[in-house]
Amino acid sequence: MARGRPRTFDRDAALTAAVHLFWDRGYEATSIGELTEAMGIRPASLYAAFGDKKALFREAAEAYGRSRDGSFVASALAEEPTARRAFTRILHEAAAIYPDPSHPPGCLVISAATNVTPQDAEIATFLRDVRNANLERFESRLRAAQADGELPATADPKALAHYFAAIMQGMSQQARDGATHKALTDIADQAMRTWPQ
Amino acid sequence: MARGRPRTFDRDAALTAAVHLFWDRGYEATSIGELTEAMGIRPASLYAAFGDKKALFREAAEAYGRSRDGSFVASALAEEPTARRAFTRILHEAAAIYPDPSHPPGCLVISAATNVTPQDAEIATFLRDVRNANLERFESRLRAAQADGELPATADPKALAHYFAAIMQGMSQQARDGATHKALTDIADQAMRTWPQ
DNA sequence: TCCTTTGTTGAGTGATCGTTCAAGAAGACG
DNA sequence: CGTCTTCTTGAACGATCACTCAACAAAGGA
Repeated sequence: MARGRPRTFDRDAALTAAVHLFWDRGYEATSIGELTEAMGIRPASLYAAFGDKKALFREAAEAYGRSRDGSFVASALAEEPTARRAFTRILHEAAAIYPDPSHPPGCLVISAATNVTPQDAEIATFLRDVRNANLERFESRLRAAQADGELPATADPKALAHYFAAIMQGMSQQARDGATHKALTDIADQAMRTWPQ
Repeated sequence: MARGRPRTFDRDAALTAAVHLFWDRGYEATSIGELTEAMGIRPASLYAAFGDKKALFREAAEAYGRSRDGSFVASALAEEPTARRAFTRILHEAAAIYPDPSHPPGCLVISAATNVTPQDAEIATFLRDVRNANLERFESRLRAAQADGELPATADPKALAHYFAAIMQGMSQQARDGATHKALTDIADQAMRTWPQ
């Protein structure tokens, strides 16, 4: 097995470099030249290993989703016993992660494909679908909380899901605009004051 | 006065066309070719009338800010007698304007320069400065409300300003993701439930 | 009428974009 | 050892990008 000349670079490390570039600049504003330089390889190696730019971006988005910075939402939803604790944890972890200087600010899924040429519309659609899937995960968690009696019958799970998604998108953009950990924590605290009792 | 060959196109109408394109796609994803086609002119006429692409964008952003869709925030802050009424109106007007199908979804200032090449960083900075100026306008209005006794002394004007700005940024992005007027109104209503009493 | 000024036109500038190709290199297999 | 397969290298592809130039056109002023 493993015939042919072996790859001379670390594929995972190269993918991580691509994640950081796409995260920082977005899909179209990141050129193949910048990618190859950051990944330490030549264009032909990139195309042999990852396909084309769109396939590389999709793989980068998936790697981001598996990383701690991209999976904290799913973890909180799965691990916390109540919806209230889950959303409190989600917003506070977002407030800590989004402005963390060890990586680009904000969320890749939210901000990496907002300005896109028609020929790259599929990339925008790809991330939009991820966002809308997260929205539905929020709603179903809140619907379960309502069935459990944690949320009152008067609460509107879909409206609350949109609300928390909007909070996270706003926090991501403000992190990209330079907001601090404290400023984002204040937003999270303020946002949780609306929790239906 | 008015010497030389007169302009054969309506400068304001051309600028409006540019506003809509930049609003829809963002700065870099809008090419000069698309602009000249939408504006009904040739490249040389565009450069003679507006300078270069960056100057055209800046002028388009200013025109957007003067339009009803871009000035409703300032109007509400100036016209409403209380801060609470001002922010209620702002969020509900955003919920109505952002998804309005008669123009591109969301807010140009929020979404037109999020993914940008280093060589166009000044455009991203330009819009970021507008957003941060709006943030300060929010804060000073809330600070005035606190001085008037409308807001309790325990309230944090800066934190509330960040909070409302985040709500609007989230609403803009969700409008671009296809959220309806009703979904955005639900967000606005939920957001106003946190108003300190 | 002729000159000056400004706008329009169509063609074309160099730079950069994503992508590919031919040639050589490095391993496994017979 | 040779052969097959895969990867790397350096150069190049056509397309598109923002932008400009030379020639012509349309107005006012003298």
